[in-house]
Amino acid sequence: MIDFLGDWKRSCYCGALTANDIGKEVILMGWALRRRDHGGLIFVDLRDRDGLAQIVFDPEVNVEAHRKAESIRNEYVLAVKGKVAPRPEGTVNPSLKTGAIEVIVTECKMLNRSKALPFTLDEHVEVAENIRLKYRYLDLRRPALRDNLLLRSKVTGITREYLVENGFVEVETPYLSKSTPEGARDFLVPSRINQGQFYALPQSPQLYKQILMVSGFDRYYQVVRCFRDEDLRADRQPEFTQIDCEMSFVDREDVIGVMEALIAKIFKEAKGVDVELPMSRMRYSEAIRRFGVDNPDIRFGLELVELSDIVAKTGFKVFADVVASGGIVKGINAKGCSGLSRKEIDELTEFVKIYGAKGLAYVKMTAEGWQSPIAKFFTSDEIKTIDAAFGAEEGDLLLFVADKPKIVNDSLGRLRNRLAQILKLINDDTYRFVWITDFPLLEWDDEEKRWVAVHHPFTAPMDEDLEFLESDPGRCRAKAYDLVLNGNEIGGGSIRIHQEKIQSKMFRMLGINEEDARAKFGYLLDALEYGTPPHGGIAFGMDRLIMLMIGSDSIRDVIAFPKTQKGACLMSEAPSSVETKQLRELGLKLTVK
RNA sequence: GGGGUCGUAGUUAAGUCGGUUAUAACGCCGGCCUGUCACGCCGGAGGCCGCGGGUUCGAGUCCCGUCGACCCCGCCA
Repeated sequence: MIDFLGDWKRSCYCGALTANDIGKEVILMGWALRRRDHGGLIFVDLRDRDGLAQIVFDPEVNVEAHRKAESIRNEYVLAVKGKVAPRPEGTVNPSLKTGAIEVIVTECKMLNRSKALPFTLDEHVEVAENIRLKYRYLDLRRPALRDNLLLRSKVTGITREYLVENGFVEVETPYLSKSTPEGARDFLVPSRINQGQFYALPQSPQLYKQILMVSGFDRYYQVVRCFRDEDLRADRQPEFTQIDCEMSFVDREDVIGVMEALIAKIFKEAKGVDVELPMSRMRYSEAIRRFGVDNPDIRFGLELVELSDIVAKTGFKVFADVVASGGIVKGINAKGCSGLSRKEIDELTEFVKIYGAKGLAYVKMTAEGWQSPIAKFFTSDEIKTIDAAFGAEEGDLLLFVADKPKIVNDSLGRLRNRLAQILKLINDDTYRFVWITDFPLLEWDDEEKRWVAVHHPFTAPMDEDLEFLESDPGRCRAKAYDLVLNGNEIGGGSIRIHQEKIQSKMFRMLGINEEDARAKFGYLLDALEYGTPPHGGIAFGMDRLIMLMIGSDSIRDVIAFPKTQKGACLMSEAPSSVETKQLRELGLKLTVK
């Protein structure tokens, strides 16, 4: 028998009950998490969005309700009327928020039944993710995932409140937009009305928000979905959400000032964490030199040591040759790791090979000095110099990579994070922010044989570097900035080019000829000629931000309905094939089955 | 495009050197139980060992292929 809701109104959420409610008559509605049937008394943990409350069916209170309770199974939907009572002495459950009280049921409506679940909602059991994804609606009932989405909602709420207070205007930009060649691969949407033509889903609202600055909105924001048709990772989904902002008549310091205060407010109000302002800063060049990467985790040391000059003139050919041919040699002092086994060091070697390193030289610092396969190639003076560079002491393990700069920095930068994990140097409750500034504007792409924008083609060069834009592009720095949290880039932005002449020059530098520039970005170039104010902005990757706030290492934990690594939704079974009729209407013909 | 890990009741796992009836816990079903809270006790049902092929007298176990999930490189801010 299924009961109707009738005129019952819920009086409060289950998790909201406290000792202050004792004696009150309440109506609760929710799901039966567990039933404990003692033959006489029946206990049910009733769960809703807010939490749990124990409800008690006593045959001496209401026989009919008790009989109904005998048929309750997991996840049945109930509405109960009853009285809040203190639990008898000795039966208080201190591990439960509502553990001091219970609701003695006087009347019960069974609003719906549930099939036996494909997996338990108990948090004690880890269930395979493909099953959780297929039954996402059940997985979302589990407190962990539910709380993640509640936190996410809180963060967007705080963000909107803060940005509106600070004069930002929320404007929605199109999802059906124009394909752009630079950057990530676009998701395409065929146009039925214009057969053979396609919209692109935006990788970001970049050009729209700049044009809103041309329009004079002064400050824009949007919590906006963005799309990139690239391969997925633990922290990458094909659609993701950005907190997207743009401001007029500002320089870098204005943007950073407003935005770091936003992040601090989010952490304070959503997580109770105080973030010290202003946040620390580091130039790109310094980040690469000390940490090998542009997203350094500054919660621990293990900094990279530059050794190229020292080893260039030594008898160790491998190192000397690398330096002679334009490469570099850097190292990490893994403090106190001289006890690592051969196997463990081999594993570290395999690890750096992932990032292109050919090998990992090592030195164990023992009481007798260097213990190392490469020790014989160095004089005792050279060893002293290298020890000094590392600050090496007995018990340390020195690790070296010699290769092209990019490979050395990349592999050692990643190895540094890995070592910190192994050595347990990372405190999960610490949040260390750092702004990375002074990025290079352009980077030479060896495969495409052209310069490519490090940030994007609309980023302004630094005023003092403008003169090098054509003569020495690699030397030109950008007015760009990234915010890095615990080694993860959570946002990035820049001051934009607001003069048409410089923007056109930029396109030329990127090897985009005038015709292409007109075809792809003509509307931006046109707009720039009608009184564009200096402007700049930033976008935060909201999914990744929330993920770091909850300490998860999967972005799927903060997205209600995420995709698998092959881009599938296991619940809805998207993507799927479509009717021939639909293809015909779009003027499309498939070449694959 | 490439490298790696995994796939056994509904779920989580075990399954030895290839050996005859594939285990356990939880869940499920039935019964009992008036203070439990991951309740307890008794009984029961439940399996195309991801799928396809091969080797073998014999395959959950070995080999090849394939599908799927996850992690990573490339790719991607």
